[in-house]
Formats: sequence, structure tokens, C-alpha cells
Amino acid sequence: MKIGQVAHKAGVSVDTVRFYERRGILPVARRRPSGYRVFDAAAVERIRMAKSLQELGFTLDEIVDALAAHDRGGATCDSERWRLEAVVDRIDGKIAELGRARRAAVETLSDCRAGCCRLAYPHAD
Amino acid sequence: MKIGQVAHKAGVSVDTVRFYERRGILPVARRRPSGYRVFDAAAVERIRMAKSLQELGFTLDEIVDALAAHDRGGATCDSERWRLEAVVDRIDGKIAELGRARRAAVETLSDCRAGCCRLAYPHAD
DNA sequence: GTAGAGTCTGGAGCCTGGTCCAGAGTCAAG
DNA sequence: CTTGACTCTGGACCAGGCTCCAGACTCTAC
Repeated sequence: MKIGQVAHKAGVSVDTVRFYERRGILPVARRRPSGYRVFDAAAVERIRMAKSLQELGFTLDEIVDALAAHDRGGATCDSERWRLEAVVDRIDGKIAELGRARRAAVETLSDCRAGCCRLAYPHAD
Repeated sequence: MKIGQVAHKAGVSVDTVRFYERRGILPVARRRPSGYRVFDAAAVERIRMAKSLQELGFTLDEIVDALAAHDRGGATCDSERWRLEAVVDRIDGKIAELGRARRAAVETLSDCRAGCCRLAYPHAD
């Protein structure tokens, strides 16, 4: 398969496929004598897997690590679960942070409606 | 005041003060004959105001707009409140998005604990 | 007058996950 | 054999909000 086909099948752009190769998500592709990259079906699967991990909240670096662990063999549910737990922890941290920001904003908003006007009169802060 | 003093009083770096001038948060400063910028107390207040808006979730562009509206005069609670409401809406959007990601991750995690192993066996997807 | 701290410019760098580009070469169908 | 679609490289660019740098100049206290 050429890069355009693999990109199409995996639902990403050719640029993304090349980018994934550079980032180590995909192994460095074999080449035709012309220089064209050659891919097999496993590349499509690997991109799909990377995308599904990304949807779960993995960063590219974490995806690289997770796929590398898988490549080394011996990966099991129990041995890999911590990766996803770390993702959930990170998401929880972000949600908590946004929650704090939201509370501050809503409080300011209610002050504002009550006439405090921190928004309208900055110098009165 | 020189830039170092204003930065210190406002609790930011001198680089940030210059950056804020470039970004239009601070007016372009007057200069001494030597080229040194000259600031007054209003600059410190303006930086503090920008920082407090930032803590509420405003982007720099929104801060520029909000301060500009204030500079034009006539800003009131009622006329300015929409800015903060927009910020809250954006935060809500982000929280909802993270919530969706979290649910997907937690679901995968429970599948994993039940033995599905999407993490450990990507090719089985 | 001199040392040391402060300031100047403008441009690069950081981080993430890609996207887009020009200019050159290659492939496949008709 | 031509044409049009595809692929190659590698480097620039995006958002956001700064931070840091060199090399030159200026200010202030002693």
C-alpha cells in the first residue's frame, strides 16, 4: 500500500501518517526503489489504535510508550491498566481546575449582577 | 517608574510587561531620552486587572477587548457582563468535553478489568 | 569614575498535534 | 507517451502566553 491508501483507510491525512512515522508511532516504513513508502495492513491498524488511544486522552508520547510496550510483548490488562488510570487522573485534575475557574467566574458574575461591577470598573478593584 | 519596578509591583516579569505592551494590553509607554520606558501607577493597576481577568478565564485577546471597552468609557455591569458569560460558557464546554473523555476512559478501564484488554491487545480491536 | 544592576531590541524557543507548502520526481490508465 | 494524480523532502506555520537570549547601552550608588 502507498501512503495515500493507508491514510484513507485509517481516516487520517498523508501528512499525519508521515508525522506519525517521525514521532515513532509508526515504524520507519520500507521504501520502494523510487523512495515511495510501502505499508501493510498492520500500519492501518496501528494508526487506528493510536487514534483510539488518543480519543481516550493519551498524549502522543504516551501512545508511543503504550505501543512500544505492546511491541515488546507480554503486555496484559493488569500490566497496562496504569496507563489509562494515569490518563483518568490527569483528566480529573483538569476538570477540578476548570471547576475552580468556573466557580470564580460565576461568583464574579453574581457580584456583578448585584452591582459590584468588577468588570466595568477595573480601577475600583 | 521603570519597567522593573512596575513589573515587581504588579507581580510579573519585565518580559511580561513588554509583552503586554506589544499585545496592546498596556498602552505604548512614554520613553526617557535614553529609550527607557516610563510607567505610572495606572500601568500597575492595568496589569493587575489583566491578571485578575486572566484568572477568571479570559484570553489575552478578550482582555484587550475588555480593557479597550473600559477605556472608551461608558462600560457598565450590564454592558460588560456578556464577556464573563462567554468565558463561563467556554469553561462549561471544556468541562463537558473532558467529562465525555473521562467516561470513555473509565468505561474502557472497567472493560479492561473485566478482561477485555483493549489496552493490552490493540490488534484485537 | 567605576562597578554592578537595570534596560534596550527583536527574534528565537517552548509545548502539542498536527497542517501546508514548493519544487521535484513517480506512478498508472488510456 | 502523455497526462493527471500521487509521493517525496524538510522546513515553516498555527494557537497561547509567555520566556530567554546576546550584545549594546544606561543608570545609580559609592
